[in-house]
Amino acid sequence: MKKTYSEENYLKAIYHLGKAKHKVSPKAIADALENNPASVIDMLKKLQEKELITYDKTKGAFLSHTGEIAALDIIRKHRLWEVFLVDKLNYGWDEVHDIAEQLEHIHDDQLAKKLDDFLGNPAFDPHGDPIPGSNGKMPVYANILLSDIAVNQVCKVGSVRDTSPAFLKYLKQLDLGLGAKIKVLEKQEFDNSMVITINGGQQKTVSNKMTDHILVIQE
Amino acid sequence: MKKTYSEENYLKAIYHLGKAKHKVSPKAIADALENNPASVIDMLKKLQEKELITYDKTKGAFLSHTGEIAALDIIRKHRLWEVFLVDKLNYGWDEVHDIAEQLEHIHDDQLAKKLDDFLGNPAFDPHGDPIPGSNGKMPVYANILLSDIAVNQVCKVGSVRDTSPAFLKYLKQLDLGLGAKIKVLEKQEFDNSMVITINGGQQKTVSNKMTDHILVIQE
DNA sequence: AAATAAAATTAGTCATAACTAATAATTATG
DNA sequence: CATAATTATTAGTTATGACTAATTTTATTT
Repeated sequence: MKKTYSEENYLKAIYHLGKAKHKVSPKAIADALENNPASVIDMLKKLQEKELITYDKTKGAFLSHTGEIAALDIIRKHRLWEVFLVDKLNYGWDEVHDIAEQLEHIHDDQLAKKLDDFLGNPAFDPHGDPIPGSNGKMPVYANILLSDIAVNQVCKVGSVRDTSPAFLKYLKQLDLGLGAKIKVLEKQEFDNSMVITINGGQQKTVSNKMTDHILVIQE
Repeated sequence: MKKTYSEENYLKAIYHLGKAKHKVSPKAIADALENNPASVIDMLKKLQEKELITYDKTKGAFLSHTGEIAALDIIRKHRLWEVFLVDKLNYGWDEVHDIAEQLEHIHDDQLAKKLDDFLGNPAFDPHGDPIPGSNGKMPVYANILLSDIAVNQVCKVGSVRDTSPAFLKYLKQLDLGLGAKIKVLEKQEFDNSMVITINGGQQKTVSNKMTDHILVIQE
């Protein structure tokens, strides 16, 4: 059963929202896709008819088994293309999201595998997110939010939970790349902002909005 | 001015038909795109409003300057992606057309140049067709049809004028690849079929339909 | 619990790009 | 040259996937 460009984007959004443990409501999907809740309802009906999701007013949307396989396949292709763009074409990691967003929809039975092999079967994309395997399973790595790290603890950046250019640009400005070592010096109770050092550099203050979007591995 | 997937396909088809010196009629375009003449007329109106083409009932469609630049840009991307698929991902030259047909529509300002550099600035795609430059100009090479080669002349395959899987499969079967040396032994006046040898191998008889789709360089 | 706010839903519209069927214009052929 | 065949064109329809506006349902406050 072939899926349209649009259907694939919905499946991907539902997967990501579901994983973030949000209730996958029409509003949430509309926000993620930057469109209208009315449009979302229409599409949820279509996806349900195709048995790619189940949708219940109170519980929200859930991917069916077939739906999850399809979502992971798209995410796999997205992340493989990101690796290609950064490793082979020398794009910056903050530039590749929109292009991968287009490339992920290229359909061909052999493409993902051939690309995967060409890239040396990478485990992570340039943002540190794990690349689902050809078996349709997402590998799991224990990551916790930077905002949950206690004062005086040290950790390193494992991945980021946002791909907006504004966010990535800010990361670059802070020199906060993948693997950067972070020490938490202070935590403000009022707004949860943090004072940290990055790779032993100057002290920087970062907001809770920031630290909620960075996943780290504890030392 | 951004173009839709569909508009790009029409521009490409109009370019190719125009180059083949056919009258670029709605019927011809409909045949090339495997759709309906009525649909073509609708689109020709849209393209004319956007000043990408001119269309005249008796003379047919012609690309405007902007239209030709756009067409060559798509063809450039198509052919670069074909090189990528064959050289880097180890696809066969007969397998890449449909994938490149999708990849050519990826939009990004830097992509074609970065891909071009990564591939080592190739001059030809895997079918032997020249790759337009970033200046929007198509390089010209003197090629003539195999059907125009005289008896006892020798030539080599420069490129092919058909990308259908059936045609490419037949070429493979004949071991008739790019650069293959062809000697014309006989020419049948009745149906223009030819008896040839390929790379000094066995004698083969090929139809005029075949020899009209193979461009060769004379020795 | 009533009032208010937010979210979900329905109904109707629009743009894109295809289609079919009917008609007009052209080109070919007897 | 008249008729047949082929093309071009118009009109009307369909599917996809978005939209707005109005309404209903659910949540949150006071």
